[in-house]
Amino acid sequence: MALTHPWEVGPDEARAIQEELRPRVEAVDRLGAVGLVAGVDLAYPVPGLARAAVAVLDAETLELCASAAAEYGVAFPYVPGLLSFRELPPALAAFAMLERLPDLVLCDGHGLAHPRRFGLACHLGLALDLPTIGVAKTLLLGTHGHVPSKRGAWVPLVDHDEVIGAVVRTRAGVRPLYVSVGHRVSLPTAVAWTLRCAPRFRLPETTRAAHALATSATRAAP
DNA sequence: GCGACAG
DNA sequence: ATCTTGTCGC
Repeated sequence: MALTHPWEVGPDEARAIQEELRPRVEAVDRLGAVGLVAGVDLAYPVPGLARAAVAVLDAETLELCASAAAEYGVAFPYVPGLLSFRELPPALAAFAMLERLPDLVLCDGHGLAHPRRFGLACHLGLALDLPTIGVAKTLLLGTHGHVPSKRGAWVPLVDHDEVIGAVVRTRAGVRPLYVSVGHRVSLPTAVAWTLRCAPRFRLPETTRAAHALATSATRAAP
């Protein structure tokens, strides 16, 4: 129930649901061969409306294989720490339109690098029962040392002596990315896939493709 | 009490 | 996220 219908709840209940689902997150590798990697992103064309897009790419070539988009009325405000309750409904609607699910999903936001260790990537991973990785552009929680400016370099993201993620340099001389476990992947694997999906730009191709789809005025592809 | 705070 | 112009750099 709480897994597939995270909406229509208030902030307090939302936090309770996170505490309840948190134990189900698997921070170890439990993924098969990854042939398809997907990216999810949301856009808000007009206040009150959300458009979610999923871009499925060939894990080898990073070419777009399939995509889906869905519009959904915003039913939850943006509250730091409760992002999944706002973005999961639209995202799940988009995933439901895919003919075939991907083998791995890179999310726009954190996974375990969250105050209650249950960010958007964890919630989506549990809801779809798919391996997911949290790839955020800015920090929500934790501290870290300097990240060498060379592409591929990374340092652990720590919160209260606990490693909750990694700060990864996907491109030399550019702000790093905050990577954390979503579900069914280990941190090293999460970092490896993030780098593999971002061979040229700061953001992974999966995220870039999903962002382009969510932003475009076009509806579901024919 | 005063900031900080994914998208 | 979204609203916004020019500007520096590959």
